[in-house]
Amino acid sequence: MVRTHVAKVLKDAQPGDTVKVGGWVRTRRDSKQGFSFVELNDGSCFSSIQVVVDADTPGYDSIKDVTTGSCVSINGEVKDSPGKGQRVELHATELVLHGTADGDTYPLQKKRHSFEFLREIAHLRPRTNTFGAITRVRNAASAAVHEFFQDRGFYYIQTPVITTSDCEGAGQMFSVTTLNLERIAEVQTKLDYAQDFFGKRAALTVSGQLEAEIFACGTGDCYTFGPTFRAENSNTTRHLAEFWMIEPEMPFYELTDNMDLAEKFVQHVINRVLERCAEDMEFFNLRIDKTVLETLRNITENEFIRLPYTEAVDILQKSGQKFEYPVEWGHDLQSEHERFLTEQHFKQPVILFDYPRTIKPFYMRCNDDGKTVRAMDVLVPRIGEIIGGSQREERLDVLESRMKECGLEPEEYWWYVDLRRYGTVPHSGFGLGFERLIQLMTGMQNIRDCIPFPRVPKSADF
RNA sequence: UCCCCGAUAGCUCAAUUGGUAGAGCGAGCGGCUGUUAACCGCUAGGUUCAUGGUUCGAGUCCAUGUCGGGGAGCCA
Repeated sequence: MVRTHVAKVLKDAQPGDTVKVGGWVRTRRDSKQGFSFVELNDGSCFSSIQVVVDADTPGYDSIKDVTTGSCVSINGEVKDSPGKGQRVELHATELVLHGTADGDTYPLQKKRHSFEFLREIAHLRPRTNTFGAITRVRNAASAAVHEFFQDRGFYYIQTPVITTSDCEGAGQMFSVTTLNLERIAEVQTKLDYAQDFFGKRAALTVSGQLEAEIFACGTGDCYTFGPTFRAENSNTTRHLAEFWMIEPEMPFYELTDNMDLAEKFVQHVINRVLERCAEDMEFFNLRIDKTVLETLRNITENEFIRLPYTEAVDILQKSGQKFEYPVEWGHDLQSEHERFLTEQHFKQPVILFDYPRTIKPFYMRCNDDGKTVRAMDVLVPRIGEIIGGSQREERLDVLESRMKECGLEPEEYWWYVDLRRYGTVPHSGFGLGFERLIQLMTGMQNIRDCIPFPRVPKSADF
């Protein structure tokens, strides 16, 4: 008999149904009247199921070892629960103890643990309320991402994880090599990448954008959703060395179309998660961040503010706020400035656009004013920048001169330049950090708790 | 990488101007109970992050390192 997910039992099962469930014990409470309550969680939903095991039930002889963290499966009959706190409960007809968890050494206790501690036992943290809920939110959000784009006829493009293009200066890259570095270090001072696996220097991707543009300019609307790597020495609650990024790329989209899509996209994913993870979201709102549901409703029910960079500078300069860093046209906005705009001034998501060309990469489309480019950043309360995007420069001559201005050789990006040489098209796209979206939706403070296996400087355990 | 803070029992934290290292929770045992973060009693549990220094004496003061947290920069 195949086990039934606890989620299904709690939702659909009727008194009299016989089912088999399996999972990990959260707590056990014994009654001297000859039976025990076993709180069983299988990760299929936030709630555990209460199992009543009578002393004469086959398997009851092992009840002493049915401790927090142990794994059991139970055959039983669904009954209305006379106690408070659950609609139905399961009365066991057979209990099988698959794996014990010695209470002296099992690290998870029936109490709150700090997230710092749980990070040290990342192999066990999926068994906690919080990480079970995060897992389900991440899953529902992933599905919603694909849903959103598939419904609009976008193609899911798998861009390469290993790349040899020294891409766009989006950050330090992790090298990929098969050279025997320890051996080489003994005999020579320089590496000869011609001898390496790919015959040239290779690295993990920092972005799938340029490759996505290839498909946008060939088969049309597309998106990527995959891991991205940045070897930056960033030690913050919003950065990971390995994170998942969603990057749509669309031909015939101008910057305003790009903004429309970004706004609808964020709202769609949030709405789906609110629908499908209602119980988990209640938990986050109760235990993690008491404002998270309100924040999310604010995002889904209001249009995002659209504000040119130049006007943002004006607002900030006239705000009367004391900022640690001065606001000056031509400089990128600091975190404190972005947070002021989205958290205090507008109190809702803000899309900033038309940034100075000097602070943005080569591929962004130049405006006629000669000073700004068609870039956009989506800022949300608490997290700050969650999306960065732009209309891409589609004019061959402008792109080439911009590349030189940025110190890049157009020849090295010959295939990217070719897209403008042959059948060029106005197009746009953006990148969204998936973990930052998870952070926004769950209210979790630290992005390291929003990915199953976080990689940050000095830490890649598990 | 820079600034600030921290590291003491399995976990979360105390420990007075430097003077015998404690509590709550958890665990084990017992009691009670259709219980549900149960409750009551007892018991066990420590190289105070590492190395060096100051001192009669260091958890406490100093130096360096490691790791962790918060903030900044870089960005998504």
